[in-house]
Amino acid sequence: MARSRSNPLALAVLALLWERPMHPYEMSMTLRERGKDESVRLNFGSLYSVVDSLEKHGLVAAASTEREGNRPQRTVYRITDEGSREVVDWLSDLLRTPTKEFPQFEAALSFLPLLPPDDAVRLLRLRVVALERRQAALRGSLDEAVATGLPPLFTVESEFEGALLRAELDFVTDLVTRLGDGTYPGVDLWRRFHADAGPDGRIDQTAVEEAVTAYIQSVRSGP
Amino acid sequence: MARSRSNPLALAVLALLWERPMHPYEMSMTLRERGKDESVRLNFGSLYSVVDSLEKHGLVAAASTEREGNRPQRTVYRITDEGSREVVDWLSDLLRTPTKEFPQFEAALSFLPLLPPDDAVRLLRLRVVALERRQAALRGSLDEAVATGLPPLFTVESEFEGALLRAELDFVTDLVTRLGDGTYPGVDLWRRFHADAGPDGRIDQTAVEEAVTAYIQSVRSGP
DNA sequence: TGTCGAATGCTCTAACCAGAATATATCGCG
DNA sequence: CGCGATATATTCTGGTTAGAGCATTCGACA
Repeated sequence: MARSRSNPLALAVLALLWERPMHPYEMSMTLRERGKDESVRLNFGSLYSVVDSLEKHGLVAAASTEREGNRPQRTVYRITDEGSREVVDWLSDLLRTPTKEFPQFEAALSFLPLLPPDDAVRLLRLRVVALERRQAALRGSLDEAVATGLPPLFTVESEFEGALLRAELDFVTDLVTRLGDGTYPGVDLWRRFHADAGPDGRIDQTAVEEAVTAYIQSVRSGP
Repeated sequence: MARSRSNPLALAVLALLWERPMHPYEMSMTLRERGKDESVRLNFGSLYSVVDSLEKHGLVAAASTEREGNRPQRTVYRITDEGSREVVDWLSDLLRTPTKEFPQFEAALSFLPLLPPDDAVRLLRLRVVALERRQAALRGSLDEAVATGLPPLFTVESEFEGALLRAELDFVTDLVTRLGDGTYPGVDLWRRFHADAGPDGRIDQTAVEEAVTAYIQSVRSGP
């Protein structure tokens, strides 16, 4: 009986129906209008199945089916009492308890040493440029929202996105610098085992392991 | 024929097999040992199906099936040439191009005004405490890694996680303060429409819309 | 008046994936 | 030496989801 809470789109649906009854297509359009599709992954396929699942669990209910002109018939849903409780509960949980996320970039950094150091630096420099573009775009849309007079409270999530973006930009900028000038600890080692690679880029793994072990020895016995 | 690249676990598998042939269980253990399960979502069910899918697409191949003692038989995989190309390509893409992510907390912030302001502030304060705990834990495991002598290069992803964590902590701390003392623009409005709510917490949505519209008017005509 | 393309609204399907379930072996402990 | 706990290794299952596909209507334009 317990619903899974895995898809935040369900939260968005509940939050919208908490305001007033809607049919699914209207929900998607409202989310778009308010720019919430930037903070909640929205796609049509998921939307309809999420609504179905909420209905099955009694958190929303079909309020009416109507037909406007000769358009396809559509079902208007409303939130139930249980749904109202659930949305407050879920939202509270999300605010109170940080969730472990797995950003793609973090995964990529995990395997950074697989690439030759110079390639890695070149790619990260390109990332910096791309991040700066995104930052400009975000700032632009925030300014626009403020210009319409919408209180910033209703766009906090974008401010948050901006904060993360800035943090990433600072991090990558610093990383690129230190990888580039070799002051990041381990770059020498990294460079060495990629220099020993064959012409096809293949690396002798035994050599890598030995190099890492040697490094560790030297650090441990060091000062 | 083009593979989807949706699951970073496949990247991890390729990266491991790029080092040396392994069987799935060994992959999972290696990822754990190296702490990469903090940056790539790892679970057994997915692992086996991801490996199957990679095999189907010719990026990895069964190298042998062996049996040690009377343990269940296991299949050792190796990376193919196409797989080597794919891992470099995929990794390069991830480093170069920022991906749009949808953190749960961002979704939650999107619907913040649904909760009564005082509740929201209380919950966010609890989040600050939780974030500080996580920060301490992360710092601990980083110190530990350095203590073994492992070059920081091999744990960059955790440094990144730390940077994001710090950014979130700063953001939430600031947010809580400004929501608490009412200096965040829109809080007055928020407080007003929650004060008008019935005893069951139900809110008159028409009143909200009117209030927001009025606010917008006042801002636009204002200085 | 015919038609082209955009907008409206929903459905279908194949892949994906999380979590549970299964099965055996080994180890420590009284 | 028998018991449960832990480690090894994989398979199963069923819900979830992304993305494409379908069907209709309407406005614009020629």
